[in-house]
Amino acid sequence: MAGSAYQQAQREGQGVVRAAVLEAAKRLLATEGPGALTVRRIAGEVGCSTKVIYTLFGGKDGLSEALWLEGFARFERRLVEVPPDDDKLARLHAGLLAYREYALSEPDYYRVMFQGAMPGFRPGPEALLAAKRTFDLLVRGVAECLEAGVLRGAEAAEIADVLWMAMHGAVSLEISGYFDRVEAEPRYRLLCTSVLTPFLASRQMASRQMDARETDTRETDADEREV
Amino acid sequence: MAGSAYQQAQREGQGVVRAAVLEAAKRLLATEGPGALTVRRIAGEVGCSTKVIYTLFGGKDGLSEALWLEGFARFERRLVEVPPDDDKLARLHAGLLAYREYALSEPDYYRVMFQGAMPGFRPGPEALLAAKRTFDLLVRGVAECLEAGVLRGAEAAEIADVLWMAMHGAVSLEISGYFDRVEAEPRYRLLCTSVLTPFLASRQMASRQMDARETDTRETDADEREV
DNA sequence: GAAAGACGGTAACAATGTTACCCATCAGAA
DNA sequence: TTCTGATGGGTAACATTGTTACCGTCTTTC
Repeated sequence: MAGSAYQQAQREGQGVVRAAVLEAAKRLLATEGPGALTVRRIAGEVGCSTKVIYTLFGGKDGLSEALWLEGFARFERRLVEVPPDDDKLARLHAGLLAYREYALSEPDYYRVMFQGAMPGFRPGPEALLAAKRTFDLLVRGVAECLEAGVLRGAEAAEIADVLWMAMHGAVSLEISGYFDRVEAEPRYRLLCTSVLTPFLASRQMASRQMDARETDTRETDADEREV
Repeated sequence: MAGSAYQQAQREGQGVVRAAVLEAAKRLLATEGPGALTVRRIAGEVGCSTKVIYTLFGGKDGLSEALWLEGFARFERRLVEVPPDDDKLARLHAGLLAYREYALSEPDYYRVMFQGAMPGFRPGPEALLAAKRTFDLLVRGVAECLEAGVLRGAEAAEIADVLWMAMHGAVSLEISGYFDRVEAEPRYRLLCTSVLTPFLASRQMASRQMDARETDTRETDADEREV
C-alpha cells in the first residue's frame, strides 16, 4: 500500500496532522460551541493554513462528518460502559439515563449529531451507519428485556423507536433551554417510566408507582428499580 | 400618537412594507428553506435595500423572531381548530396527531421554532411567551381529561410535559430524516398511546390493545378511539 | 427660512467557505 | 545524474454573508 518510505512517512504525517486538526476542532466545539468552528480558526489553532483542512477533510462538511463520527463514538462509549445487570429492565433504565447524561454532558456534540448545528451539513452513508450502530445498542437492550420476559407487546425495534423518540425529545428540549435542569430530571424519569409501562409484562410496578402519587402508600423495595 | 398626516402615512407605509418583507421571508422559508433567508435575498424579493430590514426588524435576528412568532401563530391556529369532543381523551389524541401533522406540513417553520434553524438566533422574552401560550393548549387538553376523570396519576403540567417531549422527539427525528413517513406514523401512534397509557383511569383499553397485538382477538368498538 | 432629526439607498467593512496561483519537494524516466 | 511530472501546502484572492458608515432627501420645529 505504501510504495516508498517517503509515501509512508507522508501518509503518517498526514495522519498526525489530521488528528491534530480534529483535536483542535473537538476542543473548540467543547469549549466555545459550534459557532467557533470556522476553517480559519481551526487552522490558526493547529498552526497551518486553511488549505490543509481542504486536502485532509475535503472542506468543512468533511470536518463536520468527522466530528459527527467522533460524537457518536463518544456516545457509544458512554452507553457501552453501562454496567451489565441480571435485571435486564434495570439495565435498560440505566441506559436511558445514560442517554440523557451524555447529551447534557456534551450538548454541542449532541447538537451536531441531532440538531443540525453545522449549517448545510447532511451526514453521508458512513455517518448514518455509525448512528445506526449506536442505536442498535438500544434495540439490543430492549431485545434482552423481551427475551427475559420483562417486556412484551411489541417488537424490539418498535419499543426502541418510541424510547428513542421520547428520549431525544426530552433531551433536545432540555438542551434548547425549555426546561431547567432541576425540573427536567424528574420529567425525564417520568417520561421513561411512562413509555415503558405499557410494555411491562407485569404492570404492578408502574401501577403501584402511579397509585403512590395519589395515596402515598404501598412503597416497596420495587421502587428503587423505578428508573 | 400619530402627530401629523405625514407621520401617520409613514407609519402605515412602514406597516405594509414590514408585512411585505415578512411575506417574502415566509415564502422563501416555505419554498427554499432557512438557507435562502438572507437579508439581501429578501430585500431583493421585496424590491428594497437591505437597510429597510434593519430599520424595520433591527437585523436578521429581529426577522428571525418575527418568523418564529409567525410559526407559533400558525401552529396555534392548527391546534385550536381541532374540533371539540365530549370524549376529552379523543380530543387530546386528535391534538397529538395535529401536532405532528403541523410539523410535517411546515417543517421549516418547525425547524426555526425548535431546531435552531436560524444560526445565532435565541428567542427573546416575547417569543418565549408565545411558545408558552401555544404549549398551554396542550396543558389545557390534559387538564380537561383529568377533570373528566379519564386521566389520572399526575399533574396536568407533568403529563403535558412528557407528551410534549415525546411528540417533539418523534417529529424532530422524522423531520431530520431518521424515519420515513410510512413507518413514522404507526410509531408516532404507538408512542402517543404508550405515553398516555400509564395515566389512563381505566387501563383496559390500552391493555386490550397490547394484548391484541399478540392474540389478535377481542376487538371492540373501543379500538376506534385508540389514537 | 434654517437647524435638526429620521428614513433609505449606496457602498463599504469584517467574517466566512472556497479556490486559483505559485513554489518547494520528491518519484520516476531519460 | 538530471529533467519532468505530480503532489502538498502557503498566500492571496473571490463570492457570499450580516452589518454599518456616509450621504442625500424629506419633514418637523424654532
